[in-house]
Amino acid sequence: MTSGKSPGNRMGRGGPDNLHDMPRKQEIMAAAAKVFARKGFKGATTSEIAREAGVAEGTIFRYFKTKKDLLVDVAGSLAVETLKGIMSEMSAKSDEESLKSLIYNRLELIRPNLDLVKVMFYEAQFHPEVRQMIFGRVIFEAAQMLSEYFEARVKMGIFRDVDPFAAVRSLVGAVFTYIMFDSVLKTANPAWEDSDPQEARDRRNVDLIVDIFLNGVRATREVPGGLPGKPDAGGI
Amino acid sequence: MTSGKSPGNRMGRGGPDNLHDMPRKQEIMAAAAKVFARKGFKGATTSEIAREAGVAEGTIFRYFKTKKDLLVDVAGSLAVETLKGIMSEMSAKSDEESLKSLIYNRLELIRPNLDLVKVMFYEAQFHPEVRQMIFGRVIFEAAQMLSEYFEARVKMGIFRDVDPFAAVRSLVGAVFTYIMFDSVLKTANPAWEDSDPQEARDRRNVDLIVDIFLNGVRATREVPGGLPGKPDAGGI
DNA sequence: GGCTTAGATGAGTGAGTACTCACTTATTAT
DNA sequence: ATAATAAGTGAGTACTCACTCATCTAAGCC
Repeated sequence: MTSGKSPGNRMGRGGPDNLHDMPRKQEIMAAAAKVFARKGFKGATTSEIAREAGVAEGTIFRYFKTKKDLLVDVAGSLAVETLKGIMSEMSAKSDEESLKSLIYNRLELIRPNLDLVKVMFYEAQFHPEVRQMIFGRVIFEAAQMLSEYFEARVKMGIFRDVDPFAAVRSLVGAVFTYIMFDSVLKTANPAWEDSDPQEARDRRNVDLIVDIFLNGVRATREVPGGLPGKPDAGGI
Repeated sequence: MTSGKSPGNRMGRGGPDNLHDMPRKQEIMAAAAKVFARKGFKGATTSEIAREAGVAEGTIFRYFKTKKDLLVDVAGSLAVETLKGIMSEMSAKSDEESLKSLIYNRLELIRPNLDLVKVMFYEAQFHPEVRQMIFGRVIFEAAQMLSEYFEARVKMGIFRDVDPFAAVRSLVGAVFTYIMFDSVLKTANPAWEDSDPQEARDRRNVDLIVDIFLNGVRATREVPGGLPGKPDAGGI
């Protein structure tokens, strides 16, 4: 044996095998996720995935019937990951605070997987199973939850009585586009990161998005003037 | 010769050759656009593109050094197409009307090419040349133009003094996400189109997006109550 | 008509690719 | 120890695909 892992190694249940306690299937999925993110689904080769996972190519096919099955499983695990703990936000804080912190959290969760997310959205176009995972599961659930929040506010007379799903999509869309855009700008010009660090940029942009959204959607305006940070417009 | 076009056929400048006046290069690009939209870049084969264009596979490589060159050229032509006439909108009408009609038009322009647009956005991740075409050219120019419009309104005291680029992105993002979402829903459930035809759905959703955006961004609220179509919320 | 030449062709080529399978190696049970 | 089993391996297989090139076709010119 030149390299690789030993067979039959169910790593005796007790002491953590130090650095490789992840069952083989998980290791392969993690490796696949990395390679998919780098190269896309079609661009990824099973041989590269195997190398990344530190196993032989044949091993992949013990755990996944086809490369596509591997894609679907990775999509599923990403879906679960992304949805995890989304209900735990939205506490007693103000609308502004709740929304902002909800968005900050999702941002931090998604950003490390952004390339993979893009690949999954794209592949959803071609593979119904992936579409089901990403849209049927994650997006639909998230939209549902936010819509309910919105609807409750409408009943309380805080928000205007408009289609909750469409309204919420407008907010999510703004955030989504911000991340995508930001990632492209960063790719095109990595240096520029220093002058305006990620976190500050996120805060600034999310704040503005939430601010516009809430102002656009509230039945009455809270602060009639402007917004902190920038001075009010001059004239009139 | 079993099929195909004749060589040397520069089709004598005069009478339109009825149904095939497009120079060969354009024909190939049009065919490639179709196949890319259906299968993605990697999924498309040069043989299928040749079949679609009604030429031999070898002919493609007379006009494009590589398949990737073909992708870049198609991206370029899509970029030009999408940007065409974008300045001609924004007349003397109200903000609401200008924005709505601007968005309607872009929607009609993009929708037939939506699958291709998705492919290009995706491939931008992997090919800097495509990224340059799509983001550097189209998106940047469009954003620039909208930002200027926004900034002018700020100076007039109509809009609040916030970062114009970020604000505009929030509007564009909402629209963009609406189209993408709509296309996925349609793919997943094509039947549902009948009960709510495209145009009506577009109008409804765009109106709401613009309405939320303008309310969120205006220095003063125009109509303090609600919005036409749906009644005001009850309480308070 | 004969000559030249740009354009078009499609079988062929070589570099991959996803997936298989006969075999090796370790673990567990007896 | 020994047998039985499970896990892992990687060279091999059948196939696909972007790209090439020797050959063919027809238009333009005299």
